[in-house]
Amino acid sequence: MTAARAQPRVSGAEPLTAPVEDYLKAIYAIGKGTGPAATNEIAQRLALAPASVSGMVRRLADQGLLAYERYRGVRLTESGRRAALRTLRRHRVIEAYLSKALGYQWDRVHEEAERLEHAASDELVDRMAATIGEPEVDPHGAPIPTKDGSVDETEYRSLADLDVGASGMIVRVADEDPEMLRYLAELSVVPGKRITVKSRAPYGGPISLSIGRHEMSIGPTLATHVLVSPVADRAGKRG
Amino acid sequence: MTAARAQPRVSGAEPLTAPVEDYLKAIYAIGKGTGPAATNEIAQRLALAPASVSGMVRRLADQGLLAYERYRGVRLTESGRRAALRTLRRHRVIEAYLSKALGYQWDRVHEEAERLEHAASDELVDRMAATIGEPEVDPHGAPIPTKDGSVDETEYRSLADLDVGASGMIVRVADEDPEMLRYLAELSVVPGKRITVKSRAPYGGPISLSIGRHEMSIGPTLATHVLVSPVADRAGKRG
DNA sequence: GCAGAAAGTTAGGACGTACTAACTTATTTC
DNA sequence: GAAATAAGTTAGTACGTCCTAACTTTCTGC
Repeated sequence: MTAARAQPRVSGAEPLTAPVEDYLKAIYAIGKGTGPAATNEIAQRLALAPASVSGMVRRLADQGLLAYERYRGVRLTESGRRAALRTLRRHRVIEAYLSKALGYQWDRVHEEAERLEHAASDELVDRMAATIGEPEVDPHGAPIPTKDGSVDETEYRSLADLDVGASGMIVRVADEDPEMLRYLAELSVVPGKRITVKSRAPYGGPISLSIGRHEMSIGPTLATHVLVSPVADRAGKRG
Repeated sequence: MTAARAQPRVSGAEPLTAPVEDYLKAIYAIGKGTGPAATNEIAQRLALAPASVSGMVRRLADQGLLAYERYRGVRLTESGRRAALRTLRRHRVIEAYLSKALGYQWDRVHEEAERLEHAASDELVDRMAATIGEPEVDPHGAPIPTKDGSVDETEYRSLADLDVGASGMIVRVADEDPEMLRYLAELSVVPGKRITVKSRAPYGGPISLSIGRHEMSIGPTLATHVLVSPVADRAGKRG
């Protein structure tokens, strides 16, 4: 028998390129780790033409990172999921580090992490995490995957879904738009704050809120991005 | 007159790709900022085929980063030099930061910085520098260019050139090979140490040295990479 | 000053990633 | 269930970076 000639591209150890890591992250985000992702949605998230996604997705499937059936969308394989989580961990540890160790505002960390995540070694990321005390969430409250690839997948309710009169602890702001983040910070709508829904206008009208003695109201679109963990109010009811 | 159609690619603001930054750094290193660099030497430093360098160098010349004459080598333009120094600053600040803020050993910083230098923003680099007290040199003693693009260009003498009996302060180790760096650290041959040449064997033989009460001897090749600032010895003579 | 060696270049091709235009498949609507 | 629409794909092309092979220019040593 002759020796294997073209070694299979499935060894799993070759470092992934930055675009590949971005595809995997996007697919992970769309399918929440396990679900399917549509070509168009991937294209939209990455700001690419759908045709480009078709091509790339096929290559990633050939490499064993995706399960792909033409016209049927795409799903991460186990190895693809692991790779996505590795990148996600890098991204979020870097965000946390920039915020805690280097004084970055929370609206600036995403952009910087978006580039560094592809360049930082695992060792660097681990040292960063250790230096700031092994954080469990990034500055927006998103959970940081562990080194061995597990994540807290708790699904929180958004402020848009909380009943009138109910209270919750803000756990996460699920968006990276700097302007939105600055606006929310101005309103004190940041992870860790206890918030109460005072009223909700119909037909997509504003939602009135209170945080401590601050009162404010925000639109429903914005509210969808604010995730809360319901807490019992004084009467013992839950949101 | 009609308006300019193909706007010149000389605007100077487009971010450079990682390979381009690497070429500029290599050319800077070879020509010490202003001198000419030969195709083969660039190729060797970047571990590329000379033919690849020929091609790339032409593109960089078209972009106004290099002055290039076929068969005659290459030289940085002012804008190329500025770009090279920007990258060099990033690289060295990152090295210093990894070492001082994250506990990296000096033999590990280069590799990590080699990737991060292409991903870190100027703001990140400036924050890193500020956090560790605006260092003037990296962990190997190499001077860090300032934000406005000036560098200390002092040329130091190497240990191989120091007279027998002369002393010097080690200012820099001009190599990035991790094994060499670990070896030198073992011998306490690191920036800041005062070192004296005890003897030098002829025909490329070993050089005997003392640092404090430590005695050691190293080969001449290694000695070339250790740069020193001569200091007057007890008799007032200089090396 | 010429032959051989060294240095450098061009030609032609590959790979990864993107694009637009044109086409095909799937889904929705009546 | 057929037509209209939405979603997805293929074909063909471009760009940046790299390669090898073959060629040309420059340098060196006699």
